[in-house]
Amino acid sequence: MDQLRALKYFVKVVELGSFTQAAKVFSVPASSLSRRVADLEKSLGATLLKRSTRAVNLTEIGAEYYQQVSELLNQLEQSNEAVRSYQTEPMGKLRISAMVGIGREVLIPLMEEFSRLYPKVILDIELSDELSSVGRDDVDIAIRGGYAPNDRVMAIRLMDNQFIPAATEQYLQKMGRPTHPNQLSNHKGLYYRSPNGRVPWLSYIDGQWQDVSAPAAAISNVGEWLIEKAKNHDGIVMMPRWVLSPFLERGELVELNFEPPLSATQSADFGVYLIYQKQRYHVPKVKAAVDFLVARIKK
Amino acid sequence: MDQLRALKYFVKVVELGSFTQAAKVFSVPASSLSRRVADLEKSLGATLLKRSTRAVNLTEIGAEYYQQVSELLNQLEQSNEAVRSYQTEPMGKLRISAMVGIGREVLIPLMEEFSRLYPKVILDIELSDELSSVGRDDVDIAIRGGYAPNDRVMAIRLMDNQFIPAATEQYLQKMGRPTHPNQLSNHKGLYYRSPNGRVPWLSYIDGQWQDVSAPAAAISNVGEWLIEKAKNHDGIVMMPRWVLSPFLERGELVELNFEPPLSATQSADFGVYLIYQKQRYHVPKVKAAVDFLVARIKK
DNA sequence: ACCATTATTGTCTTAAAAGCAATAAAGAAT
DNA sequence: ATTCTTTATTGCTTTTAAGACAATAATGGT
Repeated sequence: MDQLRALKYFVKVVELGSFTQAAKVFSVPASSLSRRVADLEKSLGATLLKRSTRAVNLTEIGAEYYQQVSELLNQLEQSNEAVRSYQTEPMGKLRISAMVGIGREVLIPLMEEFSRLYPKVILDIELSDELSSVGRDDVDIAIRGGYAPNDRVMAIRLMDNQFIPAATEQYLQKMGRPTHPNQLSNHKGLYYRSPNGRVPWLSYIDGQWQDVSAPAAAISNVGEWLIEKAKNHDGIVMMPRWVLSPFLERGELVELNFEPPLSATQSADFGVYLIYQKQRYHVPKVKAAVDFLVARIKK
Repeated sequence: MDQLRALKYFVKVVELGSFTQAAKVFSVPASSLSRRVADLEKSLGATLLKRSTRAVNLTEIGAEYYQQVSELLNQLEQSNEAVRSYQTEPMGKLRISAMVGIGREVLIPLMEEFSRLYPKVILDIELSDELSSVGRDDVDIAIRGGYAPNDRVMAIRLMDNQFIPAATEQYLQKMGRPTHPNQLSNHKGLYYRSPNGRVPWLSYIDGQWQDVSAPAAAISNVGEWLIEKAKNHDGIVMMPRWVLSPFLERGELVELNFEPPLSATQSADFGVYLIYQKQRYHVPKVKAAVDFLVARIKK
């Protein structure tokens, strides 16, 4: 029995919920799928699918098997592709997903040069603060707030992502210049909203983390607007240093220093990471992009 | 092409370094393997093996492919087995690997009862302080000092493994009763040797970790002997609390308290973990043993 | 109760892997 | 250096397994 073929059939039947639909995908009669899946079930000695003429449903064990096996098929396809594209020049579609901020400010400007270097790579860049899994087939490279979901994924720390508070000089003169987080209750906060909700202002006071957020003057996931409001003396904005630094350099905003310091997360290691599938590193287009991005961004 | 079969052939050829040897394993002519592997290479468009009449060697890309693919075959086989053994009673060989100490004191006594509960499970218990990977097919359950090597492996914290120092009352009266780690330099140490070497005596003094080991009176990986020597007033022994507690309770040894405390590791989370493959939890023998052990040991 | 859709089963055809003998190559032994 | 032996490969035949297609059975919706 060609178990691999049977597995591909099985997985497709599950995904489409129908033998006939799945059969169309493979351009073979539905009877073939029926036979192969039956073979598979026989060889495993368990029923994977509950069939009826209207719907195909997974059994409990079938669901578990599907989950494991579909992942494995994915992995295998990736390994195959890695070999197939071995020692060819970088080409084909390269999907990159990045957080909007870093995407606009850092990634897009860089990728112009990348496109000149590797003209046969067609870039498909998606900016979103939602996290799209690099595990499935959908994205080749992701740039995200840091974490490595599992051991098949590589995460390279590109840069710091420390959130710092800033405001205009004029705002501080009017409202006072806070130095301790507790003084923030008399101020106005301009809050960035991540997909996880409003980014809080935290501080480690007297041995424990406390939310020291000031009353909100505005909340948005549009960083530019918050900065605009801050420049208009409307409050204190807290965003990553690399976002604010141009404004700090031009003197349009000034950084606020607190003791104890203000933070957006309890964990110390809040960085921006480049994430990709370990096993796909040798796919030329992936390697080229990873190496390129790391060389240009990492410090 | 039956890619799965080709992969199995390929992997076996690599492992045995020979087409003929591998062919024997599958009871098919070597020509079949030759053809299947050639098919595989053709479909991938790359040479995986460098053949000569005397030896078969991997190419660079072949080595990478082998590594990924052999792992995947393993996983698939485990998934298959999980389905095959679904809803049958626990039976078959169950391999458990544990650290010698905990194995002798905790595991073996418990497994008597387990054997009565599940008579069809044949236990294969290996006690060793070397770590054997639960990832490959060799061990079903491992009990180890804590860590989860990757996301396919589950690690359940069973119990604390804090190392504490102890000695006899008589020894202390003779040699003095140390209360600060620095005083240990005038004492005698009975050291346990793990596979990583002698377990050091550490203490966090003035903001940094220091090795405060006393001069060695004896070093061994045989805990019983060290305890014997300690009971004979030969020095201070440092071992896990669960090892020493019977002696402390009988008053044969007394625990030493230091300020700052003594430790065997810089990390706070030194525990004993039960480790198994996530995807094999539903294999009855594995589930039975995991549930049994967790219920009996975990507190 | 009927209809349309869908999965399954039977039979034939086609494709692919196994089996076996023969050949070619390359390190080991003389 | 030359033979010998082992090993991978190739050609050809046999066997096995999957695809095709028509027919049947079952089931949920109308």
